[in-house]
Amino acid sequence: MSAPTIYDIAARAGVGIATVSRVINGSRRVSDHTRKAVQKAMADLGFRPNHAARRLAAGVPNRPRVVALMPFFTTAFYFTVCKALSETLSAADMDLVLVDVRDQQEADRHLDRLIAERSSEGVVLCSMDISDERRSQFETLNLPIVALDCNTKTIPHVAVDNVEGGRMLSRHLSECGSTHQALIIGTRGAEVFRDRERGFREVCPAGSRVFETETVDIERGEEVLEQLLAEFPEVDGIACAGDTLAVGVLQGLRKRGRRVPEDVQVLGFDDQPMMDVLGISTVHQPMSEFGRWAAESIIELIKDPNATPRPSALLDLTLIPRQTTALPGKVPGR
Amino acid sequence: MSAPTIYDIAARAGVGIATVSRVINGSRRVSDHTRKAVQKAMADLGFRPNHAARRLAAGVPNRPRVVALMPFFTTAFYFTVCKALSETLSAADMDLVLVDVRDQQEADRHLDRLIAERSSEGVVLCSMDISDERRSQFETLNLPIVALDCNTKTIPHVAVDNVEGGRMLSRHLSECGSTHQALIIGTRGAEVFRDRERGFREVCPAGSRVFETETVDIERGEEVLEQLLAEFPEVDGIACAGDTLAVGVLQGLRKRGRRVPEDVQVLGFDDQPMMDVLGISTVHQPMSEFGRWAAESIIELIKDPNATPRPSALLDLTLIPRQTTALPGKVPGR
DNA sequence: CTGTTAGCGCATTCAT
DNA sequence: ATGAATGCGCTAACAG
Repeated sequence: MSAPTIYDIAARAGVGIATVSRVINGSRRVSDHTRKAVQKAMADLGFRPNHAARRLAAGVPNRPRVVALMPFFTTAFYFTVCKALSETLSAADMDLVLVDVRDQQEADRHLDRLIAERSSEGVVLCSMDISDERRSQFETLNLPIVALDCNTKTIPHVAVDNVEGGRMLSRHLSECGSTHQALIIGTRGAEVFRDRERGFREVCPAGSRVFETETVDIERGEEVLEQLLAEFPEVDGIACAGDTLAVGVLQGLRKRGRRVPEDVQVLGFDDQPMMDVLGISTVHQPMSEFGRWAAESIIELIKDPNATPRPSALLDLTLIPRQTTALPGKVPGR
Repeated sequence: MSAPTIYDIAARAGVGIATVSRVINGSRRVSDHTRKAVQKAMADLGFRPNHAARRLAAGVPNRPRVVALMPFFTTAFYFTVCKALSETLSAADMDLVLVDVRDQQEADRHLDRLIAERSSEGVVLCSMDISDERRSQFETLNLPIVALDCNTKTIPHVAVDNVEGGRMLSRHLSECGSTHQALIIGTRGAEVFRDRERGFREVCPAGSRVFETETVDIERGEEVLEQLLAEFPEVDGIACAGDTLAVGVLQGLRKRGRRVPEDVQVLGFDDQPMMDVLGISTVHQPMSEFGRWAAESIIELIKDPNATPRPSALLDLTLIPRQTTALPGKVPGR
């Protein structure tokens, strides 16, 4: 059986629908007695007013909603993205609906739902791509969609060149005198990591090694470090394809009495909040710009469904040297 | 004039509304010619399909939305809260819409809107209270509302005892041997800071000082430190009513060559992410529990509007000693 | 105080 | 391929 409506309530309470509507809306023009009766009927039937109907009948304006699918909890990277998204969207009087997505499967589930429900005016994909087939679903529905931190061919996006990012990692390490380099990446299931690995391999010294880890967090950083040190004891430069890993590596190194950057240099990726305070050298990603670009694009698309989407943007990555790497001459005795 | 409907489009394009509906939904049973005409009409009039009407007509189920009002960007405290909120809500198949709120005025604006639009099934207030009058608006609308990190009398909430938190700050500093204590708080406009100040003053040594800052960030921490050092040079223990301030203070202290904790001890509040890595002693707030409790409560209330809200919860604060404070005997020479 | 009625904007048969 | 009619669940006059 489907959800009860005010007609069901009215019938059960022996009143008219207007009365039901009145108690729902807290009108005081209802006798205490009938109010109780209606409330009881609602409780009995587990009544919940239909949102869409209320809005439609009340004639309230449509506040556009954009839903953002994001692997929200993996790293603080998304905190900054989120911030920019929210600010830009709210300035345009739109709502931000956050959907936490852990894997492709979950993403697809939500995408299906979004298409079926048509419950949003736009969607922002964070660090994930979609199939061409799905892309065309959005196309025919005229439902705007953009991506951030993802180099997809099918939808408007803002991204960085992660292959170049990988190169930057190794180059900086080399400039700092490292000759035995290691790279730690997250799952190769993610394109960003594959790209960074590729770039790294292109320019790294012979004999360099790459390590993969499924999850990206501080603990895993320490664990991978242990393995890395065992298999590759001569390492003198560790690049991490994520700041969180770098933090773990740094901690592990210090526990083992290895000096940073004298014995081993450490380099992160993202430039998440607090990395400056921690003094971790890293490759800065334009997180706020990601969020802002995506929000602005989707806003334009929503406001004018026939507008041509702004061309995809490729933003710059910047290497930020701090205390965990040392350019020649910067550290005494090196 | 109000927003154009499919009737307007139909009239302008010289077709029936069914046809308009077809092109909106990407049906292929429309001739190319009429499709173009309709699309042009839509573009000309800036047509945007009405959400509520689509859902109502399509009979899609009501996916409950809960909107969270939060001072989202002030600190990473809210990132963790957000995480828990989102996880719990999504497990219950509800959407989380995030609304960034900077001040009371903005909060009221959104609250008014929420009430007028009835656009959500529940609302979560983060670190903010509402007037009794407004509370009764929610009451009569039967719109569930809960609060987190706020000790309000009028709505179900989860919170901590910030007065006790303030005491913990001073007590720990005292235990660590500090006799000239300072407290840095955010704006007294926020109750949490007033409470922490009150607790601190209750137990702090005579001659202790309290400093207020409007905004809470790292830079401000450094700035306030400067002022503090100038006015209160004999200080040997600085408590901050927020980790972010503590980070700034710590940086400032190190720049000035003051040793921590030997010369001056530093204590934060919140236990935000990365504080463990930074080794900052702090008072741990149960951020995830805040989020989970609020989400679970609101879910219950939404699922059964006639349920009695779960009783408000007062969670424990925990002092976490790390490297910026030192219990007697923990630091050589102290 | 309460019931009747007429839309809200759109998707959807059912005709044509 | 396209149009007319019906109803989604509810609110808001308008009567009584």
